[in-house]
Amino acid sequence: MKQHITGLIQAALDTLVQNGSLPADINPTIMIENTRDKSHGDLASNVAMTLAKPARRNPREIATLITQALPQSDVLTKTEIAGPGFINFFITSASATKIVEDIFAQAENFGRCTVENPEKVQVEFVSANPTGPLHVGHGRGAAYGATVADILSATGSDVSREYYVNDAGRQMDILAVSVWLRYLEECGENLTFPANGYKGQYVSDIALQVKQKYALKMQFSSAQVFADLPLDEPEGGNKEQYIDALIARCNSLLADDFQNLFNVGLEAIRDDIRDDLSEFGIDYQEWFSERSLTSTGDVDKALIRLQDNGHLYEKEGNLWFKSTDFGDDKDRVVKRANGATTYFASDIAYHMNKFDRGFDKVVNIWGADHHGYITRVKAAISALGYDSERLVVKLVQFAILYRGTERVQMSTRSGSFVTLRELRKEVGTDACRFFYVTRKADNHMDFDLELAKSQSKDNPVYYIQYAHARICSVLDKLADSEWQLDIDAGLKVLGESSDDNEKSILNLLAKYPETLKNAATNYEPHLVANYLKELASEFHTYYNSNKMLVEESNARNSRLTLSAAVRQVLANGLSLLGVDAPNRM
RNA sequence: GCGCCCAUAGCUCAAUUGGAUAGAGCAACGCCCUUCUAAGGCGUAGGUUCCAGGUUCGAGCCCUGGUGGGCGCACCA
Repeated sequence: MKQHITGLIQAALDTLVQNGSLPADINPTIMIENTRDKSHGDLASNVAMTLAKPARRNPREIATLITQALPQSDVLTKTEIAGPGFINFFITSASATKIVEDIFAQAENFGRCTVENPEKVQVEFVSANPTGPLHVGHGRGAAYGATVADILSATGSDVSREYYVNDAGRQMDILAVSVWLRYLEECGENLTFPANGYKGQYVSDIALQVKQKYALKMQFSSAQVFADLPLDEPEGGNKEQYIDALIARCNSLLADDFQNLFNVGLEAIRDDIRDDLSEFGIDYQEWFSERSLTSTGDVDKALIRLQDNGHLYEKEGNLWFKSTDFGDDKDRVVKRANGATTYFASDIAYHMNKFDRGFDKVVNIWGADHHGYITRVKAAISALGYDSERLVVKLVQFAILYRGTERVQMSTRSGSFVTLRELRKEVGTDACRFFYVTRKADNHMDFDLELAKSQSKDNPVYYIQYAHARICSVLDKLADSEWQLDIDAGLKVLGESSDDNEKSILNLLAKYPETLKNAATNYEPHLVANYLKELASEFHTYYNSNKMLVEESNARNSRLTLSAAVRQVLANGLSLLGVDAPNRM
């Protein structure tokens, strides 16, 4: 419809330029918008206003010229010039019902689109360190990332979902030591657990697995383990130095077995995260290992490439990346004097790897606390010779949990955090997925557990699902009756309808595809969530004021036709958000 | 100190990405209702869009400077 009107305006402008009413050097970008207020017609354009300056004429005057030059069209009932120079278009209701035909014809594909040369897009999200189960903070990144990926995919991108597994580094060593100490306890050793160790119950669970697999092979006496270690924090020492000493001890005592210990912990937690996300409706195409970057030589390759491009230098034995050349506020170390590469070096290699895999665009979804990292990664990408615009970083702010008005305390200390799993169990996957994406990602959000669980109109998930179930129920009843749904008759009646409620539902249905498009180009799934709320709300109003299964066939057919279309769009939208569309509730 | 993000009704949030009279839901108030699915429906009230400038036909949205809040400023991951 918009395209059609754009065409009409373009034709009008061409004639005006030809007959000299408008100068030829104007280059109009014709924008057609949905009107907010129906007294302004169905669609509106602001071309006249944007042309006012280049054409040096009053916008209302230009608007008049355009409407006069507009070719005939059978979808328009009339045009109007309003306000400062808007051209308002009134569409015949008969053409408005065409959208309903499209919905039935395309069914679950309605709103989706395919493009000829789909852009290859990678969406990397969650990527939490595998040192413990996901907590509620990760949940938002998970829901947001998955939905963005699905929406991109629905609008024609070739999407790959990826989880970057930080399976290297000190935090993982600390996990391994933590598991080992719990294992030693399990073997009967008496010991004091380090202040900086991982204290969650899951660590003990993994320790049991280690014991099952390796029996007493990794056992050493407390005396051996703790001999000549510095003091831990509670005794007046430094907990960082203490844990590092413990890691070194663990390494030297276990020798080759250290890697086995490490792997049991890593795999247990990674599998747990994978299951957790899968139960949350999120499955990845790729679990990318950080360690693999070293073993495949990608880290070295990346550094050589930076070196060749002249972006590395040595200072005090360290190898530095000159990121200040690309707007960073300080240069960054990529290789320490002891020869060990930094985490950032891995990340440079990782991004090089992403682009080398042929992705046209890479979307990283990060927690808001990582925002300081964006500049340096983009710097690295430019330095490697790629266009850093191809990397899109979306930050997700934290969600604060409430139980009614009371704030739920979240603490990662002493292992007493609220896990994503617990949250899902309490409020259900559907409510979680939906609530997490109803807000813009870069806004802080309040997540009310009570609301998410409630079965009332106040709860948007419930309200939308309820609308879907209601329609299913009515259509089931219809199937049991002597009546048949006559869609053609229904469309005809709808086309002649002057009911405001019906018109605004038709209007909303027509807006679904562009809502998706909009959500995709801006990475804003909340637009879809809000859209569904609006559609459900408009439908409930309709349902409450019109009985569906009535004797009078015109009313019956038109109402059921419209309802069936609403059901399809609700189902399509919910499925994109990873939320179930139940037939009954 | 520097950088990033945020600020809209009493509360939680929208606003078609610069469009016309800034909208929903809670809460408040006033009516109605007991149903094809019931956990409700209709309506009223509520605003200097944090402040001060600027850009233009037009600003909640863009620019500059403030105020307040969150986060970040490692050779850690």
